Amino acid sequence: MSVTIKDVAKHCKVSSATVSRVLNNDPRISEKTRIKVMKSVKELNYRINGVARSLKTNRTNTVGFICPEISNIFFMSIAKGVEDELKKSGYSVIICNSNENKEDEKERIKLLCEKCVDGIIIIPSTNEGKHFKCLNDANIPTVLVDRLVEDFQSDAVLVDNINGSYSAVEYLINKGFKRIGFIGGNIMLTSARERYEGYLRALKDYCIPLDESIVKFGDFHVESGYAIMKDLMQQDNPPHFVFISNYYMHAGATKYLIENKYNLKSNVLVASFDDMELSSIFGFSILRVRQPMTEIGIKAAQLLLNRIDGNNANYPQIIRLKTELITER
Amino acid sequence: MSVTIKDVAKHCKVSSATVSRVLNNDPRISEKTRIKVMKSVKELNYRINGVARSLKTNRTNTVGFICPEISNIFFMSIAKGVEDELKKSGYSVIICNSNENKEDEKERIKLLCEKCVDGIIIIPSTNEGKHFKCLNDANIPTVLVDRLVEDFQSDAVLVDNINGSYSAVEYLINKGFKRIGFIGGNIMLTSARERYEGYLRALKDYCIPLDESIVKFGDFHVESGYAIMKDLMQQDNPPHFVFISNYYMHAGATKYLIENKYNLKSNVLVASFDDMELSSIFGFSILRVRQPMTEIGIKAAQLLLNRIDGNNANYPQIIRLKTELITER
DNA sequence: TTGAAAGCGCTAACAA
DNA sequence: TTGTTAGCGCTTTCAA
Repeated sequence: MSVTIKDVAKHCKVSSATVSRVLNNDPRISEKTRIKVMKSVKELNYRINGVARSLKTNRTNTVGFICPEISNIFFMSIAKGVEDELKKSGYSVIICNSNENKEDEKERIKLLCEKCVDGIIIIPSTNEGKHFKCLNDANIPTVLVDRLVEDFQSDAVLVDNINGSYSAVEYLINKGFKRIGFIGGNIMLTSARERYEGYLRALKDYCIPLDESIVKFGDFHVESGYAIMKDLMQQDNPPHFVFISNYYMHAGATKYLIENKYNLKSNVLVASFDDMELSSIFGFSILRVRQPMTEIGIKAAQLLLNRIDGNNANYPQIIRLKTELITER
Repeated sequence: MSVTIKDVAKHCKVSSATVSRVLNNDPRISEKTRIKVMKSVKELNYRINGVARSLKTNRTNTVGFICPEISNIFFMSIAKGVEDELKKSGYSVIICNSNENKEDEKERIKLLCEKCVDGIIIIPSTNEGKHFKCLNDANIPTVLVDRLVEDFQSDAVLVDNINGSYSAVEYLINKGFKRIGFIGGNIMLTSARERYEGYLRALKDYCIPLDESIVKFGDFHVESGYAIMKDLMQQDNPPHFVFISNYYMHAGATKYLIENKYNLKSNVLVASFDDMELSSIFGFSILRVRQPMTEIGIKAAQLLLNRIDGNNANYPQIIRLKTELITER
């Protein structure tokens, strides 16, 4: 069928071990042999069979990346960082969609185990982590990203959500806003919880009482942002300022406001977590908390590579990246 | 190290062949044995080693997906369809970023070949396809998506770009707009070229002379859309209507208009190719040409699976999916 | 219905 | 510096 190392060996009259050594840049091989072998490799159009190599070496140079949703620009910006960083070390990444549900997540993990990936990066879809434990049993290094889970300890790369929303809310307070509404994500997720926590702390530190009527939680999706903003605006005494916990809810909330002819420069003001490529284009939030998404992916990849290489210092290690405040104009 | 099929065999006192048969649902195995084996599998917490299996079967159940950019919502919406469809058949997908450049693309192809993927889906980064030919040599089924290339024939899934922009421009003409500007993508890409072609045909069919001063080409990116819209608007006689060739250029163009206080409901009107989740939220285009992105991915996956299964009918097969006209309100 | 054994293509220990 | 050879974990042919 296809050309094997043996064919190459025969072709240039050396042993297959020698060919293998040349292919793997083994230093103790003569220049003459190397050239001869490479010539045959070219002539026969030989390609390494990575599967056979993996079976022998117990390394696949492949990493799994599981996220709740593939067509989500936030997750994919992280994935981009991961891919970029891993490819430098010759790794490729299998991307899996957990569909925001635990069962799928479980299945994908099983699949990746069978594929013998060298490591896994997961953006968990829920706050449960029991089903991650098999990764420990299988000895597959794992890095959690964006969120932590219960019942499972591991390396993780997160952002400083608390101080992210704290600093945003603080900024707003200093601008003179006192009554700031809050649209949160699913409070089961650590990221959502932490962003709320930052909001609370800022209010507290500035002695602003919490008005629970203008604090609502949803699920990080467009529809949810829309519904909650509607809910808020239809109250007797709607807030004039709202802090929204992520990009998609921000979009949904904005949709509601535009549809209902609110003036987004005076009538209702909005700030949000996340700053995407398109956030600035539709200048409807005066303030955004930027997460370094690619950076998150890069850090996760680096941490994982480290573990794959057997460096087990400081396990479990949690990296918290700082957010950045983006103000409009 | 880890549990192998032999361990299981020993544990329940059968041969490894029998264990293998059970794991592969071979029918000619007694119920009694099956149960016994599965019990051992559970007890030993055995997991199939996919690498060894792949070496033997010459199938990896893995497909490569190469696209110009990972953090691009259009490409990733296609990837989502691909992943979804492939996972039904037990495949997983390695996602690669070609970084919109031919060299990276070439490298990724080489990598995927070495990984022995069963097939590859590519959204080409340029109009060149010479470097795809090795896929034929390696006997790896390939499906092109979104764009065709020169010097390489293969199955492909595209949308009907010509009629997509034709029908949009026609709609506008029927609405009474005569002087319609055009912002195009890189004309080397078939998708960009076809969208321009549709524009031209519509003008021609309605006897509207082409005004080249309001036709500009860029590269499908935000910045490009911004720059071109600026260029158009700074002309002596700027168009009152502009048709834009994709989502990102549309976003960039809108950015320019908003920054410069154009009224997007009366002053300058805009229509565009692509209709994304967020397109409707910022209601600044009165008309959009929706591509069925997930569908594209699904079709590409189906076509590929077909080829992987050895069905070589109608090669090369080109599937053109229809677009849909979305009007605002 | 089950088992024995060969071998997929590669790497690496050992020998020369 | 190079060759011989065992074996990674699985599937599958052939035999029983």
